[in-house]
Amino acid sequence: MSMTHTQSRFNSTLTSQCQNCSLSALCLPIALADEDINRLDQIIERKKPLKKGEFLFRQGEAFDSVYAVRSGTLKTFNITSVGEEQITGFYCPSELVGLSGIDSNVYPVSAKALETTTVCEIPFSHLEELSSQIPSLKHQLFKVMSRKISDDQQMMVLLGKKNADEKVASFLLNLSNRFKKRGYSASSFRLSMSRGEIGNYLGLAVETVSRVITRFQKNELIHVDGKEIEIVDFHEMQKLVGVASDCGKIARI
Amino acid sequence: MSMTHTQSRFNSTLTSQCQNCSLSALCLPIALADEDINRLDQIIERKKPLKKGEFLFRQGEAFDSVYAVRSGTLKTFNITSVGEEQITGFYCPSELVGLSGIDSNVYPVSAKALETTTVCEIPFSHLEELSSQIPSLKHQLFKVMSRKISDDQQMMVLLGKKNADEKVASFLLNLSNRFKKRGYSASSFRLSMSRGEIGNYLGLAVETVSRVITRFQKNELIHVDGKEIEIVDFHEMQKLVGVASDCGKIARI
DNA sequence: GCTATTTGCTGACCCAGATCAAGAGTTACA
DNA sequence: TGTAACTCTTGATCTGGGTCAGCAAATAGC
Repeated sequence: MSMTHTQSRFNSTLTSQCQNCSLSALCLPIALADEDINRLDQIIERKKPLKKGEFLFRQGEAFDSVYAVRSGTLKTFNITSVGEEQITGFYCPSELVGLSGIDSNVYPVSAKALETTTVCEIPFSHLEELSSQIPSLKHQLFKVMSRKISDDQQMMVLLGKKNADEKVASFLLNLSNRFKKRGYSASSFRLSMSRGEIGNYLGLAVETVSRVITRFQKNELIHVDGKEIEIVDFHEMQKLVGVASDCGKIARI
Repeated sequence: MSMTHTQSRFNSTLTSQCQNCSLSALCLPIALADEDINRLDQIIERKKPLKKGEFLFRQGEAFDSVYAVRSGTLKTFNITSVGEEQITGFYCPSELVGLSGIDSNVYPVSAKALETTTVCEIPFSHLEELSSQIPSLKHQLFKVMSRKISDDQQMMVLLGKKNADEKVASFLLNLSNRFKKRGYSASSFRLSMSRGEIGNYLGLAVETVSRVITRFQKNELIHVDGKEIEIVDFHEMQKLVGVASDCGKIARI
């Protein structure tokens, strides 16, 4: 905002600070006092950008950090016993990746960039230590993990009970919400993942994803141009997902 | 173990302590020093048993506690917009229920007893406070939540990618492991949930669950008598689930 | 620029598992 | 102790979405 020239000169991508990060209102610094943000800032390492297809970490590697996405998108996935990829999540800016490694001290999934992506590395031992000193940081961490648990459970419901239309509609509305939260358009956005990756994530064949998207377009629920998506009829999409009538609960994946 | 008469007189179900709890080695007290267990013990309330079908908490209620199961089994579930139940998890002794409420301060699921069940109530604000003072408790909490995240992600893989045989086999082996960890037989146990609940959880129709179980029995993988299950051929069951790294997909027996 | 490879779309066909139906046990409670 | 209400099983049938195949369009590599 009101940086001196000296500060701004130092704030290259790699040295930028949480205070100046447009994501701080969504990321871990939420609800932290200025001095606390500073302390958090000091344990964070800004990494150089990952190019599309590069790994952030690999399944089985020793866990030592969680990562906040700054720009771009990541996917996490397992390799099944049959050798095929199973995507377990997509991560957008401000979201935390790697939390599932805390328990076993090993990343149980791999994380790979879907496009050019920058992340902040947060060494977990430092974060844990700092969280003892800053209760609101600890609380924030518990909240982030709790949120991940309830989101994943919603995803389980989706995978277990919903049909192809509902799955794809949920997926698109979920992305829409995530874009909106970060101040981008909720109705127009670009998919950074391929149809194949969407299908893999949703438990559908590529062809099904393709057919459903085409049909949504034909029925004027959405407008599609390659990876560009515009949600035209939010109301109908939400009905498809089965949003509860009364309360304004938004479909979460 | 070596309690005085006075102590034992006070240690009814409702007043028993973490120190004397056979589950302490699996539950939160793991890796806590004796004096720390005492402090944890003081914030925990033992509740009177829930009868089968009673709620521990309901979706939408204010979140204030997590619960450790002491005996019996719970299920957690959502009610979908269509009004049907969607089970998101089963909870056995030593497991923690309610963690998904931390984020929103509201339980996003309901929890109901599948049989007579006793729990320890752990008011979360106290737990959080105590965790600031006892680093190993905080670490344990992070681990439990992280574990839940990776377990749920495994469940997502199961729901999205596996067929009926693989789902049922995974489910049975998963239960088996949980019994084993608590010192019970890994091969013989009693299902506290109905076929319908298993199907609901696994994204299968009741009829399919029933048929798969019958077929497993016919092929001498398991022996079934109502809710009593005996796993006869662990090796074949594990092959079915896909633990084997090398060999390809197992043909249906 | 030109080929090679990946990504997306669509049609034809098939099958795993859902749904429907019906009977036999089991459990609950009045 | 009887009966209503679940729960489980099994068979018959149907169908959503998977698989296979072929082609078009977009990207990457040379």
